[in-house]
Amino acid sequence: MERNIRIVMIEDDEIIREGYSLLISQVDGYSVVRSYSSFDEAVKTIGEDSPDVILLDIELPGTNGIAAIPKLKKILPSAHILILTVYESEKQIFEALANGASGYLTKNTPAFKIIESIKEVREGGGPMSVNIARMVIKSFQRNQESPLSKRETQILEQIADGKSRSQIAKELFIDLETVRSHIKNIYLKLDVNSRADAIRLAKENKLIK
Amino acid sequence: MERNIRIVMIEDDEIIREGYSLLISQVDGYSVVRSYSSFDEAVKTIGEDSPDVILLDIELPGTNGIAAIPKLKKILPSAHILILTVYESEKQIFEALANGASGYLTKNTPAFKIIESIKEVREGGGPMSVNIARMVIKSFQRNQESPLSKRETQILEQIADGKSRSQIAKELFIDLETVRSHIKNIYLKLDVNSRADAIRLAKENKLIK
DNA sequence: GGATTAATCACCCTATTAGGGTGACTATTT
DNA sequence: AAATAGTCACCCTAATAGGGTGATTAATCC
Repeated sequence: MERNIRIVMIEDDEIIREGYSLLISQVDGYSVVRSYSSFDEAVKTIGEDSPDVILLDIELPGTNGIAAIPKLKKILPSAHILILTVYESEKQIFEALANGASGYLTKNTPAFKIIESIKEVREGGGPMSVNIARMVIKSFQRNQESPLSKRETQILEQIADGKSRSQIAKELFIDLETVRSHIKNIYLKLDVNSRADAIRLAKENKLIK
Repeated sequence: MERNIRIVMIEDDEIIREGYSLLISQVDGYSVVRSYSSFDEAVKTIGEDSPDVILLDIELPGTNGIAAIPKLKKILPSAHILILTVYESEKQIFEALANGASGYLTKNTPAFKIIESIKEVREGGGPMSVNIARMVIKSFQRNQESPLSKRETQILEQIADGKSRSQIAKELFIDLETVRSHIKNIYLKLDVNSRADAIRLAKENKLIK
């Protein structure tokens, strides 16, 4: 017989904590082995809990959930961290994922979906709430109405890769002066006068990756 | 009464095309108004079909699905494009999303999931197959075992933003020489000797965003 | 068919920059 | 005691970035 999936919750709202714990533990194959009201409390003993999946809230007293992710990963490298939160700010989502979260669920997620997500994450999936998935996909999309031509976009991308004019010239088999000319036009169109400003503006407006 | 969701399929395999069309059309509220075996064929009349959602294959004769996305978006800016393919290469996924796809499903997706995804995409979601979601999330995650210190990572990120040493020094309230010293150490650790190489290597190994 | 845009190249200029070398001091962590 | 992180100092020179002000060709647009 397979052993139960061990789950630990870190969530400061007692009602939510108890509610989800109860619901999850009722499902065959899933046990909430322990729950904590903060990361600072969890850090002491979570190692002994040896969880497979950690359900983590973001808005926590003391160390917040995002900062907690890398620390948890250090203690339990193989545990999957599932964010379970009401927050939907883009910045927080991407920070959480960058820090090593394996999924991101918002709190309106019904219990059965959470169970499904725990299963999914253990099987190598990356569960996300629909609204989160939309933001994640949007973050990949480039602006369709760029003021820059293809060549200009290409050159600006190389600049963002830290390449010098002469390097770019070599790689594109064009003259150094042509590269300069393109860069001047890029600066004109973006109304900037330095590499740093051009890159910042282009990234803000998703003109380049 | 609400009108049906209008769906167009572009898919070269006739069996799959007919199969999905039939299945989807049986569901209340969903009509496959037309299907094409290639983009080059679709481009002539798809404007008249006024689809809400386009189910798009990647491996197509002639113009491939990825290249087709921006062209479709131009003809039908408000249509949602859902990729439906067997391909799972990272490069293709990210290119498809960057080009404007609203979701990415692999072909082992059961019919009811496809229906669900069509609904989801119309409601502003970003449906993805579990394996795709995993790759997308993984793409955000940074390397936990970077050889670089926090300060070095921070400075390398600024270099990747196109900033000069003196700009970085100002922003971090440290001396220009200190910035130089950090950069030298970064180059030493990464075994490179230029900004471009450092950025490339750091991005390849996900040391920076 | 005249105008705009894209892409290419040319030559003027100067302050700043990047990268290499070598070394030192302090604080923290191991 | 040794290694790492973070700070600063001064040597050096070739290359770089950014500002002007042009031109030519081809394609695309109305």
